[in-house]
Amino acid sequence: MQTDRQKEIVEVALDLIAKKGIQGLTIKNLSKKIGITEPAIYRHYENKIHILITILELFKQNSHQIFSNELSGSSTIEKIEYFYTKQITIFSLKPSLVSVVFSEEIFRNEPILIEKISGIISKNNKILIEILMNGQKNGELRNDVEAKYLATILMGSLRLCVKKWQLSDYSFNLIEEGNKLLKSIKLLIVK
Amino acid sequence: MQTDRQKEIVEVALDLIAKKGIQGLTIKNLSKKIGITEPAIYRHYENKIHILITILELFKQNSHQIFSNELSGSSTIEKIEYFYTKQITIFSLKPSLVSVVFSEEIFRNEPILIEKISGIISKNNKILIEILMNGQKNGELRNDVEAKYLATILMGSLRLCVKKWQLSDYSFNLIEEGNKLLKSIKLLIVK
Amino acid sequence: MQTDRQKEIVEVALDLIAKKGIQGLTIKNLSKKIGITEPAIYRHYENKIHILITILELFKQNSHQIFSNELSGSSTIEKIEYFYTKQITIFSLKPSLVSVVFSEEIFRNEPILIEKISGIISKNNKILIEILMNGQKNGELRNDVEAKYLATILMGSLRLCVKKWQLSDYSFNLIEEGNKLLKSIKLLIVK
Amino acid sequence: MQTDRQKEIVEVALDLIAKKGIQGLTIKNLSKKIGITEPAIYRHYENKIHILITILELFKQNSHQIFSNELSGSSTIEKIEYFYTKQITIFSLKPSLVSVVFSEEIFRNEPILIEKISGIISKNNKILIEILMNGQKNGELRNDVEAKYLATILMGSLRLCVKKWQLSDYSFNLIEEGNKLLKSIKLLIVK
DNA sequence: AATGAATGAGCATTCATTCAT
DNA sequence: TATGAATGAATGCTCATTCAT
Repeated sequence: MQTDRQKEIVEVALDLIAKKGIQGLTIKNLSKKIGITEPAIYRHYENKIHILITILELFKQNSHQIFSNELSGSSTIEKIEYFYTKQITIFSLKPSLVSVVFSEEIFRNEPILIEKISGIISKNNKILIEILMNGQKNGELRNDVEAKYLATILMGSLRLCVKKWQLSDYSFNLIEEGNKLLKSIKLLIVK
Repeated sequence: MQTDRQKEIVEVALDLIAKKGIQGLTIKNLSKKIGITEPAIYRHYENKIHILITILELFKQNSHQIFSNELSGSSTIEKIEYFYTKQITIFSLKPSLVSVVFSEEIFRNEPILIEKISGIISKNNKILIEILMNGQKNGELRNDVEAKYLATILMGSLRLCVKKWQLSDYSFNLIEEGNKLLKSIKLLIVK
Repeated sequence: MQTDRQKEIVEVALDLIAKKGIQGLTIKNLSKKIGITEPAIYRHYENKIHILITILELFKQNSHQIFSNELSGSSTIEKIEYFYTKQITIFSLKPSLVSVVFSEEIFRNEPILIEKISGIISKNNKILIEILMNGQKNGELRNDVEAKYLATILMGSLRLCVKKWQLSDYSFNLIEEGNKLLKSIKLLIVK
Repeated sequence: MQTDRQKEIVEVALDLIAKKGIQGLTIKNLSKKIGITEPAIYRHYENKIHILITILELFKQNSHQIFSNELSGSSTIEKIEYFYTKQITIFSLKPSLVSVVFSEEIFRNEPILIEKISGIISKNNKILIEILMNGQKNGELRNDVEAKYLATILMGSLRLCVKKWQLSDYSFNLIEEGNKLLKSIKLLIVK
């Protein structure tokens, strides 16, 4: 569905955002890094916003994958573990995603982008809450705390952990720290 | 230390960032909103970066205030409560701060800004950890979880809660939700 | 002489000019509307100018037809009537021609186009003058007014009438109005 | 109301349009010819469209002046003479106006410009018709021809005369020819 | 303390056209 | 007969900043 060039453009765009922030994503930078001229970009994407939309789409698919049903038979704890380790692995492999996925600020300019990212985030939130409620119902998780807030705690911790990693210039091992954080959270939320 | 005009500039800058994101903070927008000409801005701040530095300084003072010693005699739980409610109150009163305080992405362009914000965040983190460790030592908090991770959980949850509020276009009552979240967290971390 | 594709290109080009003005005639718009790619246009026309030349050629043939000799036996008045009604009918059927035929401004960029259109206009003018002089000689038309100015009056009125029609977004019946104008002019110029 | 620089910009814009057509009016050409940089233009006009709007405004004032009441006591014929000679003198002095005033095609891109020019033209038309009707009422002009068509004839002839002058590269004396045309028209329309 | 005028660098985007396939 | 990929040149416009007044 995506041509090689399109994939390359998105790839390089992610890289630029990761390295210089959203202000670093210019058509000029993009084309220079790819080795083509600026107008050539427009053969592959209608405009800059469509590149960002594609990035968000990528993120959406990523999220869906994380919340996929392949774990339908697993316990809630297993699901949470999967959710955590999966995300941490993705960021570990592709640090450039951090800037995009946990920095909604980036998409503030275009209403179409704001809407898209809001949708993704709220949907992910809903799925996570459902998983947690299920865990509470079947006695895996403590139920003196509303699932809604458990979700905020889970997701918020993960986000901050990854963000700190980015701000530290990736100076610590994210997978290691992420696992330790996960372990801590598990201790807090299991019954 | 700051003139009235300087305060006004920072105020309006915060507002612009809140409303249109960092890309909305231009000297033109700034001066137009204040009602002076663009060069006039430079009478009060050397350049745009110094405006952002002042904003970060403001944030820093805010943080210090939050972690102030005025609570030196209080219990850990009281300190955490103070920390949470204080921040939530601040954002509630001045939503424009959210974009700035929890969107480090904004300061990505200038190394000097990155350094500054990293410093603030890591210092805040250290203070929070210290408070939490103290709570563990004197038996107020559970100590099967490293204070470091408790800090990430506390701070991360707060951040995400506020961020969701912002993304929802401030559509729910932040103070109410923040208090519920705080209550949930307390349940999780007290011994 | 012209392939089907060439005819289609000219047709669509006329349509684009009519709808969006000369600035709407771009190779991209052209190819999109036809349903081929941009380079494909160049299989059929050497370049954009040659498309415009073809359009002018079309206009030229149109004019010749209008001033054709098929009316060689007719009276001057009949010739003028034919000239008027013919043109008005053409525009009525193909409004897109108005922008092209009465908007020499369009061809201002290329000297080759300016020359071509100047030639056409001055030739048409000569023929019209000849017809009018003939009418004066044989007593059909008043001869207290130089044929040259009669020609300007005839042609100028027609142009403005059609132009008004276009500017009004084709909101009145051109044929009707054109006929009334013709009637008025006849009253003025016959002896 | 207009600064010197603004006047200069409009002046040069008119010149550019006259010499190279509307496509010659670019911010780059404009600034180069004035001797400032491109962004400097934007200190004086919000954008390109506003320059064109100013040109149309100029044209509008010009027209109003032509149809001014200073001739309120004059005969219809005198008014028409004034109208003709005035316009011809203006174009004679400032040939660059021709491209703008009689080439509505130029403004086809922006709806705001189309509307403006349509308004000007139709208003001028109304005033002219009124003058002519008056002349018919008081017996100065023949009244076997509707004033509406007399207006088209008058205005259309003038337009074409001026247009021919422009297309001929200003090779004949416009004032002389214009006067002869006027004389011819007077012969046709007086009672 | 402020303004009017300007600038160099940059931006996203469009244009007619070319070339290998 | 067409396409996919690309290009050089241009376009309107914005940005942070400067400077003389």
